[in-house]
Amino acid sequence: MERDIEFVKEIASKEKDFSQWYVDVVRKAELADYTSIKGCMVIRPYGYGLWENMQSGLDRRIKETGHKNAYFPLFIPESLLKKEAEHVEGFAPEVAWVTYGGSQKLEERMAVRPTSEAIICSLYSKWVKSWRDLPILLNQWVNIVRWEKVTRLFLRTTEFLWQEGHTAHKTKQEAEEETLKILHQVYRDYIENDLAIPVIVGKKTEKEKFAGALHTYTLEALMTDGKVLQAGTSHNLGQNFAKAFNIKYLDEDQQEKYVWQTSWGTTTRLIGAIVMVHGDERGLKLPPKVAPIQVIIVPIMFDKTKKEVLEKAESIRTILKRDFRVEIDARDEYTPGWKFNEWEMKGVPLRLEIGPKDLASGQVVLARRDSREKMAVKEEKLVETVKELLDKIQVNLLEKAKKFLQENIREVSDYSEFKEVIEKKKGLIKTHWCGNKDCEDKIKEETKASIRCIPFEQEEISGKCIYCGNESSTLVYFARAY
RNA sequence: CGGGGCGUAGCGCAGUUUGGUAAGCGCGCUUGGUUCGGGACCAAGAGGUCGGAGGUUCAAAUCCUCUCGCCCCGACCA
Repeated sequence: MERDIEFVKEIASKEKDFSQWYVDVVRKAELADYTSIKGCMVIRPYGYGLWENMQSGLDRRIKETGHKNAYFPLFIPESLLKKEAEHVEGFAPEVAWVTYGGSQKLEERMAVRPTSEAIICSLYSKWVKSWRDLPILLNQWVNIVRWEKVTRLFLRTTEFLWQEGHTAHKTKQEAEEETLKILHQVYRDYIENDLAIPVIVGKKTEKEKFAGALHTYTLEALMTDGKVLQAGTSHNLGQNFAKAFNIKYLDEDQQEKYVWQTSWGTTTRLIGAIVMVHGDERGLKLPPKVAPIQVIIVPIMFDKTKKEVLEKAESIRTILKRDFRVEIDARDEYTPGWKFNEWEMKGVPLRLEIGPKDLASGQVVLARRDSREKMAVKEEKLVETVKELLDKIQVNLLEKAKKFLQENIREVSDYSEFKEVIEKKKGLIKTHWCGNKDCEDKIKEETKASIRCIPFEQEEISGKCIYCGNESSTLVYFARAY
């Protein structure tokens, strides 16, 4: 079992070259591949299966909290996009424009949606007349185009998939509650429980907030290379868009009022997070709840016993299929050892080995991807054991990631120490910030670390700004980010 | 978009300095056979015009120009 280190030669060392390791894992595990279109990747069946499972967990939560799915146009006329000034400004550099329809030049060019606030707001203004029309709670699963200069598989591509929720409410209070509900009840619950990724939640600074929002809440996840990835955002749009798009209703008190809005999104980027949070030298480790294959059955096929073993494998599959996503790898051309490595690289949580010896003793062998532990299990206990193990793996992945996160949050109060920690240890730094954008900018400039969020849990202690030394009552997390 | 690196068979690479029977290696792939409890072995095969375009030359993977893409580091973002 120790000599299998050599297998890893197919993927770069995670320790030595994290970026290359990431690309290797994504490609060798067949999650995605490059295409001949600049900045655009293809999500392969295995990766898309993962995305579908991720979608279903999140979609369920979105619906449970009262939202419905809809679909809005891909194209957004320039005039609409321009209505909210801060919003356009924020997205202008990365908008792809359609200027021709067939051979005819368009009167007005159209943006390929970089996000859908503009188009959706234009419709909300039609739909909302009375306080009885509110709230509007919609979500859509769509593709998005942002003309990025630098791309990385899943983390930043020209086209990507996401869900974006857009809601309109009567009161400021209600919109704020919605924003927080999405953050905690939907996103945090989903990311921690389904993806096994612990997050730090909080508010973005003015500098980092969404273009056009009142304020933005965020979920930040720590990757195992010490960099932080924004896992999702939930924006309180206030009345900025309502005013720009004229979304008004007649309230019970006979007054015409602007609605209060929110928007929120998560993307296929989360797939990258799963890779970078759970993966190891041997490849992917998928959380059981979203793994396209939860149990892979590898029959050990000796000539004389092949038939019986395959039959048994098939009957086991039939039993497990009722509760789990399970497949058999009965390919003749690969040896069991090859398959073990292959499926481990692809992150399948549990492997079930069945050979003549097992047949004779009425058992199978189960091997965990997370701990690489192997155990024999009696057939009659199989279903409950598999269930138990998958649950354990799910928990274990989260616990491990939590531990890593905790170990990599450091409280620092001295700027030179700050610089050293960011440079050498990476991870998150918890410290005080005076609230001044100049300090924020300078720190970013000098250390490449940005304020990831202002956590909700503000301790009662005051301190001094890490940069300027002025009194501060705001605790923040700094980190280098993807 | 700035700095650096790289594009030769599906993947990983050699060949480029010194243009000329070097289109070559390993893995993978195909066929047949033996195998199968942690990346099996034997035999026989298929496959590239050297990222693309243009140029220099008797002759270009090799020299020149332009161009496209990818990776890394920065600025921007989910």
